[in-house]
Amino acid sequence: MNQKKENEFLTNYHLENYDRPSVAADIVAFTIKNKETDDYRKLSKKELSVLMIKRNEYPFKDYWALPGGFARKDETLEDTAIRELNEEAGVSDIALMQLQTFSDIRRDPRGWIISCAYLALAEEEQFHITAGSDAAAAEWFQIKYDLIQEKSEEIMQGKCKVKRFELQLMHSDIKLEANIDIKTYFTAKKQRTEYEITNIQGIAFDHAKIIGFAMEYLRENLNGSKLAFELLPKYFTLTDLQQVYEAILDEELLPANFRRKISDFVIETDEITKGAGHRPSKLFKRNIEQFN
DNA sequence: CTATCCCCGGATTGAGCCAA
DNA sequence: TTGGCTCAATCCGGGGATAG
Repeated sequence: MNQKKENEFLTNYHLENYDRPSVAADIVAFTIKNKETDDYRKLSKKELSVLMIKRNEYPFKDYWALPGGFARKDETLEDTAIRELNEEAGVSDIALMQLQTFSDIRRDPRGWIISCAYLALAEEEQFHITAGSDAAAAEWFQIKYDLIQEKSEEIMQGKCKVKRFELQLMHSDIKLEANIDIKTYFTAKKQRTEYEITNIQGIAFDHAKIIGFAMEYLRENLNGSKLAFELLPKYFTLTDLQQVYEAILDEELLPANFRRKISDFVIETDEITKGAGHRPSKLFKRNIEQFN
């Protein structure tokens, strides 16, 4: 390499001569909320919930959005995500993993803004939600994500499958909604998937799409991964684990099958639950070596 | 008041059927 | 053969009811 020419090139290179996007990080934080029942003998119900913040500035003032914000010059996007989670929801010390980049042309009305979405999974207590300084409120919304329509149509060189999902986010009286069409185009050589929001109420930006993507990711990668375990304490019962699966998949599973299927991923301990109004259950821990 | 029994709601497991 | 499922049996802790 010719160092002199390299330096000369860099001196004359002006980044500002080119169009550049702003870059942001958004966080999809999920947890399992336990809803107690009035009968002490019954188990609490588990609900999958997503963290939303109420915006206190324009655009989308008073709408609900995922926590997130712009990257600063001196930080990585992961740093941005961690900082925004803290500034907007008072959350710290949570593990994040990168989910996907969202770069639709008009995803943000302010202009060319690319967002990198991060996924955070943890027990509710680990989050310590408080409305941070940069948001009017931070709340857990119970999430429902149901397939409501499925069709397949012929296109020029193949076919297109469209799945319409209804996303509902609920927190006390507040209900946010969106329909998300997931279109998968199958042509001879490749397959391509697009997400499209067809109907939206109360959710800022393209965040309904990001939540939909995160739900798809969770459901597709649940089996054989540690995802479900991140939402549980170190020691848990198999029923707890099954209920987490059911909350994510929105589907009832059969205990006998479930136990057989996940048996390699858990290790039995000598501990049992106490104080429940029924037979005590064994506690298990995750078998880390088995995960992909 | 105390010892028991029974029921509720669950946990766990084995046998066996069926379809791919 | 494998996985998905159903069914039935058995085990258990806690509360209410009951007999002593």
